[in-house]
Amino acid sequence: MVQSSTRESLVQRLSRGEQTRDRVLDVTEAAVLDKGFAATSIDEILFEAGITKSGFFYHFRDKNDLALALIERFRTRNLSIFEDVFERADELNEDPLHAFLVGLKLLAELMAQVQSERPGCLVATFVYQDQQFDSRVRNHLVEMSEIWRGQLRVRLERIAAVHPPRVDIDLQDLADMLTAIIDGGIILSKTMREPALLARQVLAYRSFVRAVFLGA
Amino acid sequence: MVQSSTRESLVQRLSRGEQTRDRVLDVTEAAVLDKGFAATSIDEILFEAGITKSGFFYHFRDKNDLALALIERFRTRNLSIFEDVFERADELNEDPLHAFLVGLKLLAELMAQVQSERPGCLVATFVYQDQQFDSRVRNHLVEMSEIWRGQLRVRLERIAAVHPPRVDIDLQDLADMLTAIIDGGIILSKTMREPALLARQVLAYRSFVRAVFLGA
DNA sequence: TGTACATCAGTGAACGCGCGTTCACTGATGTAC
DNA sequence: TGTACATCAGTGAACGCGCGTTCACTGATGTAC
Repeated sequence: MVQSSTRESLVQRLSRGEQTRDRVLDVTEAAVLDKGFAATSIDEILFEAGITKSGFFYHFRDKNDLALALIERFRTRNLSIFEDVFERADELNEDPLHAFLVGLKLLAELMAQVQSERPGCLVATFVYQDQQFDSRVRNHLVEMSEIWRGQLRVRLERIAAVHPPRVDIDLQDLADMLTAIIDGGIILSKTMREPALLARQVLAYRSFVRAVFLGA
Repeated sequence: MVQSSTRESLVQRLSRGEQTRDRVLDVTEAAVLDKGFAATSIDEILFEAGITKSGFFYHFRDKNDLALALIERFRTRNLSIFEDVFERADELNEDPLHAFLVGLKLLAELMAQVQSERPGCLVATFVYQDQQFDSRVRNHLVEMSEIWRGQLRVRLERIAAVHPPRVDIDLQDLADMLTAIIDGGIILSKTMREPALLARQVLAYRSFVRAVFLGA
């Protein structure tokens, strides 16, 4: 699987300090997805990560800096994971539509796994708590969304050039729909404690894309 | 508009104490959607609501009780608003599909307004912070989602009985898709600071429903 | 190869402020007779 | 109609604990000569 193999290969190259820092971020991420950022105390992070308070402040200037590091890592990781998935799909297919449909299948599988391991998406948590942080945190969220939206839009335009859409829908809206379905699917999945629900939603979106470009 | 007229008529009948309580909940809701629950201090709520700390503790046993009251109110309000919208649509249409399509249009308008006034959905915030509260808070979220999911599902089954689906999709998935699109659409809307985005997503979902039951 | 120094990756103890919570008290309104 | 009492809807001051943050110090590793 993409994520873990990438992570492992990275861990190999990390210095002792970087490993500690990464462990702190792992622990924080899990806690933040469960209780939110403000309700996650530094003491608790220390306990989980097995370091002292001063060790923590060696790596992070203050708590806001921790938030910043968290979404910086999230942004980098997530964008590269999504790129990986769709690039792999591209390699297997000539036609942009079929490549996208294969990519969505891979994405559904990926989501199913991630969701069962650690349900939640940092974008959702942070966007609902962004007033606690300085503007840099918010900027990361916005930039990340913009990049992802842009990539999807380009992909859909390439498809539309080959397969004229049969449903009257704006391509940016169709692109945004995937983002919405993922974030919203995670929430519903999390609420109902049904990890599979998210993957099913991605596949439902896939059906829609198919209907748009190939007809019902 | 449904929400404000309902609220006004209610306010008329509220006693002084109930009005204060409601004002506290209004203030809390707005703050929670911006920064999360833990980061919203009682002091801050007092200031916004114009009461003293002891006044607050007259109405709420503790902070957890405030959270509980908040989602209880949210649950009641939201379910009745959604029912209103679709019942109004039912009155105007014989055919269940056309009634649903009209309902989705009304819903899109409603969402556009709500989103520009106070962007956010309490389900999303709370589900990402539920470990801070006792289980009653979470139960409200689950029950609320179940009722809403069930209603949508019944509606889609009634449609499918008249208009056989032309796209291979599970009806519960199609029902859940609306929930996902609303919650996810709110997140994207909030991130990009584009209130209109949410309404567009609801309309995109509407296009999909149309394609499923009427063909592309 | 050994020594001197710098940087890395922390430790341990203390601090002070803000937070949620409590408690004794109170004026205004409602109800019984 | 007036009085006694109860409930409603709060006030004001105090408390103590947990939280984020600071600061002086330290052993291990890396680098220059």
